[in-house]
Amino acid sequence: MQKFRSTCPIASALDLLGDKWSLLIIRDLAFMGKRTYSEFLASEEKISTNILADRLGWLEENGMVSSQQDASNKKKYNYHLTEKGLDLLPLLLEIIIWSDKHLPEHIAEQAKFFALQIKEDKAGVLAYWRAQLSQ
Amino acid sequence: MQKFRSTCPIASALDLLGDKWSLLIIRDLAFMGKRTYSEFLASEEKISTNILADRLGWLEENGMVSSQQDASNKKKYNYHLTEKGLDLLPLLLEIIIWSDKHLPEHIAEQAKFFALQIKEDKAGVLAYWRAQLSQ
DNA sequence: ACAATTAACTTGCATAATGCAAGTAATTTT
DNA sequence: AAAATTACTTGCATTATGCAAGTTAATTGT
Repeated sequence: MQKFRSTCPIASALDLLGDKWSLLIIRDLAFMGKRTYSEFLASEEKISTNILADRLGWLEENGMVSSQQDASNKKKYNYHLTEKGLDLLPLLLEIIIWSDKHLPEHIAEQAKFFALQIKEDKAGVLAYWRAQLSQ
Repeated sequence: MQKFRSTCPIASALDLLGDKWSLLIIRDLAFMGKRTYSEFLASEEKISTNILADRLGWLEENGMVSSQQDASNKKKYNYHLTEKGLDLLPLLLEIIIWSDKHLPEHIAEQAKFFALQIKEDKAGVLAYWRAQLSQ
């Protein structure tokens, strides 16, 4: 029933984001330009429809994501990262650096290129994506 | 059956660490000076014994943690972060910064102080803990 | 205008992950 | 030698996730 297990910042972040899907939705919003339910659904990891609906609701309830009805198509909802969601970018970049270093045989070439850019200029990459995603 | 859902670095890291407990064990090893099963068990989040045994095995199998029998007490096993585990420190620091900023009413005072230090000198904090934990 | 399609879900049920309480086995301490 | 410690395992309950099908409202195609 309680949302948080403790007052530890790491445990608390995990209570909000520590499942197999939430950060992938954040990734899709951050780096893949995805905005809608059906776009998230089409990601290669193949999230199920009920879990996606549940996670979008959870992320919105907890202020990491916001949604608004599409202006030109009333049945579409566009999701965006809030400031709280955008502030997960540094964390995502660190994950990419870690996976690039420790799972090199496994990850995609494209990801390695991204990791290289991050290692060369983390602040620059961060600024670029923040600008991209703001507004 | 498959370990990884995709070749995405974020999805892959989540496949290894994306549960409610693994990163807390890493935290205990990194910042709390904990080394043994019963010390992890005593953490305030109250992990169950079977889950703890399972996660320690998983983290060791996947090279993030190593264990060795205690020299002076044969029934004790001391766990340590490997290089792969140590390289999660930057990620942990980013999580702390995020929680400090976005869950301020929830996290402990002590964590806020730690977050402040990280914000003032991230590289320094990182270097300090790496030195602390190496060897 | 009407039928087909799209978009965003919900529902019901199966499987897998987690949680809880108790038990075990090998030391180590008293 | 008995009691306590340490690191687990086992069995079962609960919760989370996964899968397939169905629903509702809006939109597009003819």
